[in-house]
Amino acid sequence: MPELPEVETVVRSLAPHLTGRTILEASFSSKLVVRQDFGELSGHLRGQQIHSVRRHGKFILFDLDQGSLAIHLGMTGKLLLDAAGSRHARAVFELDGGSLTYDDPRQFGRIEWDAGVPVRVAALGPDALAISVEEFVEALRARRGRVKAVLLDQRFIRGLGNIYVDEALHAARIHPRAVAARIGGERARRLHAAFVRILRLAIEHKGSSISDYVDAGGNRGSFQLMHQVYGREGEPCGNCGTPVRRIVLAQRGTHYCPRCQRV
DNA sequence: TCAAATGTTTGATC
DNA sequence: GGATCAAACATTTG
Repeated sequence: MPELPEVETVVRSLAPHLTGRTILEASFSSKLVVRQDFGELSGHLRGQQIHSVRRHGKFILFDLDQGSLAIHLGMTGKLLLDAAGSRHARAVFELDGGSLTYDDPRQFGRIEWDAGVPVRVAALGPDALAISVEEFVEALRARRGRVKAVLLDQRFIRGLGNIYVDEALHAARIHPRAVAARIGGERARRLHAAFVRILRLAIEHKGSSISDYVDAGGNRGSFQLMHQVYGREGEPCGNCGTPVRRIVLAQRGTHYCPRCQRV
């Protein structure tokens, strides 16, 4: 479920309920989602107060008395407050006032506690909503790969995913197969402006609910209704009416307008 | 039955 | 050695 706007929405829906709460008990049931020893992890978390809940790229970070808990939602992860019956609960946190359930059918998500900053978290590039135009243009110039793959690389910038990369490239009228380094300064600036605008707009609409994405309260987002190309293969481009094309690039379904977006 | 799905890691190959 | 690309992970849905 998760790209920057969805994770941001989850954090915003979670924070008022979790800040200041104490973890009474934590239980786990997936060795794919939780790679640490279940008993040890429960021991680390028991009695810890949650000081803050933050988004870091697509990660959700709980700052605790000691260290931090990093949660990545993968493709289908959901964090639910006081969930009645969730079909694929992989972790449950009992708090002093409510419970938090991590539900994830595909188990691509991860939950990890670290005394400092989790390694996976530390390796990420600047946040897509924080990187300056100059820094972005400069960094893009140094990449030989296709712009779609580069934007998806979380070490390059963190937060963008398949939906918002396709939408941003369409808005900036850049072909997803274009080589990053060969995108000129003007078009690179246009691309930066496009993803910043789209990410902010998507946050306002509480993210895109493509299949089953919901925030911590079980609410769906509505930005999927505003998608111009993602999931719209064969439908007319909003700019020129040409049917939107779908190809596979960087091993992801990639949607673009063959007329508006040129290499 | 087959294809595809909001993502990342790992290993091979340049 | 760094960068880039394909395969793998597990499950559901159309």
